[in-house]
Amino acid sequence: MRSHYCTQIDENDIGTEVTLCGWANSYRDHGGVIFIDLRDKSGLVQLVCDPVDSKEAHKVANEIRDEFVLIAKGKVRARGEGLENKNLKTGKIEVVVENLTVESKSEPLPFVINDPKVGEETRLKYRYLDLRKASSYETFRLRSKATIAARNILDANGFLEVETPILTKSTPEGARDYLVPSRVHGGEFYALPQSPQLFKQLLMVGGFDRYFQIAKCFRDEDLRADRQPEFTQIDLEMSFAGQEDVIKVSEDMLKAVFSACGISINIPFNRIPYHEAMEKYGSDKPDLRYDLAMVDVIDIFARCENEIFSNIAKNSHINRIKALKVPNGDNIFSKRQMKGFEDYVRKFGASGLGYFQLKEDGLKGPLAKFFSDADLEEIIKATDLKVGDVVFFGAGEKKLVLDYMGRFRIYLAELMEIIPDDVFEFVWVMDFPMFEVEDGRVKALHHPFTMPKDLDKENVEDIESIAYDIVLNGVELGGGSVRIHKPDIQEAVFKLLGISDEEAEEKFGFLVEALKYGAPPHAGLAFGLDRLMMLITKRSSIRDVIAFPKTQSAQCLLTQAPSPVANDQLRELSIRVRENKKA
RNA sequence: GCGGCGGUAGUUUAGUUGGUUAGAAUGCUGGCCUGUCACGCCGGAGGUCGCGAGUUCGAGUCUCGUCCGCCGCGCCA
Repeated sequence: MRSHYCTQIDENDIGTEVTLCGWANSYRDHGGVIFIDLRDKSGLVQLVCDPVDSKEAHKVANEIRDEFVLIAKGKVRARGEGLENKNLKTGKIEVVVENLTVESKSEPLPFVINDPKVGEETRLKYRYLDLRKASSYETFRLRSKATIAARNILDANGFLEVETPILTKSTPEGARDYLVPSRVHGGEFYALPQSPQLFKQLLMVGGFDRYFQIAKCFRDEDLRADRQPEFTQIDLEMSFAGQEDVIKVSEDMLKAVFSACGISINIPFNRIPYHEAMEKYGSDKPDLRYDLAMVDVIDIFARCENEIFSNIAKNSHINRIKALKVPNGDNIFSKRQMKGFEDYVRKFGASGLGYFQLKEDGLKGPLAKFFSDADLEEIIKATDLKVGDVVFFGAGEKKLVLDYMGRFRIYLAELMEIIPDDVFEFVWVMDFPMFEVEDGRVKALHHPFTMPKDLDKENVEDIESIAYDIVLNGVELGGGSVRIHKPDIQEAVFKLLGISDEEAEEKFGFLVEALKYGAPPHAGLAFGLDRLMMLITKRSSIRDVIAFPKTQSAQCLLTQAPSPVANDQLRELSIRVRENKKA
């Protein structure tokens, strides 16, 4: 239909006959001449409808309103002296319309496209209108470029793109499943995959050697700004490969993806062991765009005269006393703010938050009287304090202290606005523990198919795994591991997880059996594509990079899904709804 | 499941101590206008104050419940 996109024409096309298609972005009727800004995916160009040029076109133009769909034929003309619009890419020219067709009319819109003040709720209800704005198009253009770049580089590296089932087996070990009732097998259910994990391992057993997939995954858990119930992973797996092979491929892929989005990044990325990340930053996904690392001061506190602290310090295996230095904090924060910090950490289970300020005449603060002068000096040395600095202390059970001090670190960085927003700080977090014990229950930190380094440790929590996460600016971008390819190790891990033989057989029997028929050593990784695009496009919400996202209560404002279904439909599926809360 | 914030014309919002006809901008609409580009000028329409109950002579305003949206906690092998 069209000869050009709106912004494809410029001064070189003056005198050329063009046909343009798009939407009326705005119209300005001067009684005689009518101006229309025509918009397509490329941008805007001004149409001029003058009765002198075409009475017919001017008559049609008279009826046009915002967002009518138009096909305009006309000649490109230079704008007169002083009539240029510098804000428009096509501001030096205009199209004199000779023939104008209204292809679709439009009701007045529920909101003005591109108005930054319009709330998200309204925009999501009419998502197709919100997508008309230039920034939306740019977001999804980049997303497309990114996935194509990922496909190309993985293809070039010998990876095979394979689709795995969307209707699959429920494995409620991890997140809650979305269930799909079976009509043919009344009372039985498929589940939507939380990830293609088991199938990609089976593809390795199948000899495909290298697999990838841009895979939709589903988890029925509560939403967050960076979490949707359905999301996309770039999922990959390699045979006869280990951690270093996966890391190399991943770094190459990320470099290609960022490059496709016009961003240059440096590889290889830094690495940090899990335990170091936890001890220094209180997080397994540390944001390393800023410092604020924690220092261990439990030895110094062991000698203090405050019983609370010295008692905590007695058991340095299960407890921690961490110092977090804030350079110049004494001059940045008011007394009132310092008090507020304690309230902040209390929300995460802290019983208090100690602090010292280094003044001209030494360390000051409520705790100072419990320490000898020598130990005060030790604190200054351990945390490398300068006059004007503040140092905060968290003390208590290890996991608790690391958690709330880690959150406090982020809270402070945001408050002080020291986080650069133009930096991409990647880090591999390495050597994750295999297990974690919660309320006496042993859980897999990654998943039960992760290769442990050594199962013969006395304490299961000391068993490490060959697992690695890729973290970007404090966001978990992806995670992977070397997988178990030997049935006896897999069975041993199930046993440690407290999964009985019968249960393991029922849930994962097909995997264990597959491992018995010659499984190659294999390893892989999965990236969260949505989060990746969120970071690349610098958005604060994952919804911005998903074409049709759901709200925090997992509803689609556009389609009103989920919604009740007719009884006939339920009967066919052998389902009876117990109660209808919403009716 | 829990905590915080919010819901008033189509949209973005103002609304004082509970008190006259809920105000503005923008959008919409009618008219005028041949060089605008957020066009301009004159006029007009448009409100279940999220919903339901309660207190009160009187509720947008106070109380309770409920729904929806956002942020977070739990949850997310």
